[in-house]
Amino acid sequence: MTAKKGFIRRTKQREVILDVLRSTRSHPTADWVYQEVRKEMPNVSLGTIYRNLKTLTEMGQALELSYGSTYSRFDGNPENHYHFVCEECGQVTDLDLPVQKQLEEDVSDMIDGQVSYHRLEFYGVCRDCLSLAEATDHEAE
Amino acid sequence: MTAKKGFIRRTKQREVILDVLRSTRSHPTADWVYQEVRKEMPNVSLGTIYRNLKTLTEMGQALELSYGSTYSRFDGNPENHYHFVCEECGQVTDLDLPVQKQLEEDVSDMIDGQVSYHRLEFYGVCRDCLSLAEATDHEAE
DNA sequence: AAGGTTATTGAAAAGAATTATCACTATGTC
DNA sequence: GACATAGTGATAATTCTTTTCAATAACCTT
Ligand SMILES: [Mn+2]
Ligand SMILES: [Mn+2]
Ligand SMILES: [Zn+2]
Ligand SMILES: [Zn+2]
Repeated sequence: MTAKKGFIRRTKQREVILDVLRSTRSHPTADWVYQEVRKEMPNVSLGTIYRNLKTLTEMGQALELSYGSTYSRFDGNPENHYHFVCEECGQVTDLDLPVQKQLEEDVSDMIDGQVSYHRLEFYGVCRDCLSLAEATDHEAE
Repeated sequence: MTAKKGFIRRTKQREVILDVLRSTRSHPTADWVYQEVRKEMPNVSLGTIYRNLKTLTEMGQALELSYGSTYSRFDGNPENHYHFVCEECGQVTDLDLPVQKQLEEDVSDMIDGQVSYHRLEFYGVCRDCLSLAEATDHEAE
């Protein structure tokens, strides 16, 4: 037992990845991060992106948001907060709603288990996509 | 415009799939549904399972819940309700919490868009996995 | 500062879940 | 019953993500 656990080294790659993640509010996909990081480190590998996004998430410096059965999006703001997802364009936006932390206690009592976090997400159509739909309707007339 | 939209036929396959979905509270994966349906229809194809789970979801007879970046789980109860997900064993359980429908209005005002539904999920360790961990701890002593 | 250990990398292959394709089948309509 | 076409089974293709592994480089010990 007590296997000697490896420590975490600081690497240039992870640093750039975190910078990129923090530079946007777009909740980017791994691939978007990859493209951005390549501008600074052309030889970085996609595997490294995935590896580090995972590491950062585990270190509590990022959040991973998974949607649909397709790709994950990442968030450079590790504080819990809620999101709105546009089902038309896929855009993910932060919501300025109070985080109901006490719900976690309610639930942990309810299930007699341990709750470590919760996610609240709203789905629908964003303003931009709504007005786009309107415009198209007018055209059709 | 007004493209003549196809109608939806009733098929034996979809019927069995919905039955299977309604027969469990386990929030099964597509593959689990597949295995169950095969017991009754050995020649059913996995593609048919996916196709119909999607159709049922679109028809409002099922819910699709996506977790992690891997697989989706499905829910034969299409009424909105909240879930707890055990990060150890993957078990998904229904929570008996009141659904805060009015939050959707708050958000739609906030973003000036249209909200069609919301999801609230809690993550942590379930009771079973907790007691299992305890047992393991004792062993280690 | 040099050397040693091993976490991390880049490149590529493998994996896993889901979707697309297409000839054939069967549902619903007339 | 005949027709039109939505749905099926079988399989290939996609897509996102993880794994592999030799080479590299971060960090600790001298
Ligand atoms: Mn966010
Ligand atoms: Mn449920
Ligand atoms: Zn949109
Ligand atoms: Zn569990």
